[in-house]
Amino acid sequence: MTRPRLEVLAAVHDHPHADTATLLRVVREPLPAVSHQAVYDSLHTLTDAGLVRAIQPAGSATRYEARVGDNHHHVVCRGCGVVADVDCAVGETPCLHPSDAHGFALDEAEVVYWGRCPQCLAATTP
Amino acid sequence: MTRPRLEVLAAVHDHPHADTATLLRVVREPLPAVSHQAVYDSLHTLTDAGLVRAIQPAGSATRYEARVGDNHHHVVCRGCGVVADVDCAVGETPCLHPSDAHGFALDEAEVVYWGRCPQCLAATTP
DNA sequence: CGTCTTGTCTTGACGGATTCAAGACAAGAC
DNA sequence: GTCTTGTCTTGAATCCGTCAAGACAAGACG
Ligand SMILES: [Mn+2]
Ligand SMILES: [Mn+2]
Ligand SMILES: [Zn+2]
Ligand SMILES: [Zn+2]
Repeated sequence: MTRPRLEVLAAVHDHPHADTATLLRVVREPLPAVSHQAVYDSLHTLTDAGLVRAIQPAGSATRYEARVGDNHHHVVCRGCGVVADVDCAVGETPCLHPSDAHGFALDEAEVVYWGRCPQCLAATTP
Repeated sequence: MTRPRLEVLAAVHDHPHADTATLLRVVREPLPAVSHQAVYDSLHTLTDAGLVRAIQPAGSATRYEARVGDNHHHVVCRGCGVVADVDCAVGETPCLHPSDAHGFALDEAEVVYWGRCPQCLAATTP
């Protein structure tokens, strides 16, 4: 665990669902000389270690969060792209048994709810 | 409905879950001079018209399919990226009512099952 | 007809996000 | 004290998709 990794982990903790560019900016506050590659590497390492989780909604750059292992899902705004957490409505492993898995060995069911956030709703219907 | 659009639509019909590069190659068989931009434009037009659907699994380029309006989901292989259809196990609109939508107006619940396809399973455990 | 308008298509350059590749560096192993 | 290994920096490169400008074709309208 090196300095860049620790700062990246802290940044992800403090800014859930932030994209890489944002995290890079945040990490450079306490650690101005850090390279983008170090941040990318750290994010990959932390992801592989299971300390952070990557989410990649269509139309956004990769986002990261520190809330792992609790099988929660996300709502994404079609307008501004903001992401919020939603707990799984079904239970621990929602829908992890589809009708026909085609012989795949499944390890995750990813659920993304698409819609419009309150702000974007207000902006289009004033 | 112009020639490029028809060929793109046919290509999506014949190659479900193909990415844009593949579709471009397929369309150029009957229509060798078509430009990549025309294919991108056609795919967007067809998507907006609801004739095709775009899916963007993390780690893949955008893929298209002609099976629309039936609320089916996908299994994606972590090894080779292959995509297969799965019918919704829950019903018509699966999980469309999460525990807390944070005031979002939802219109779609997207479900992606992640795992390994039979081929990739066989390759790693010979 | 002849011209105008509109939308699609071609061409080529551009952009953002991520990865690749090479070397510098630092800390622990022996 | 030197070797080894892994991480970090730097800068170029790649991939996917978009932008922008002009060419072109077909229908509308006089
Ligand atoms: Mn989350
Ligand atoms: Mn499908
Ligand atoms: Zn919004
Ligand atoms: Zn596979």
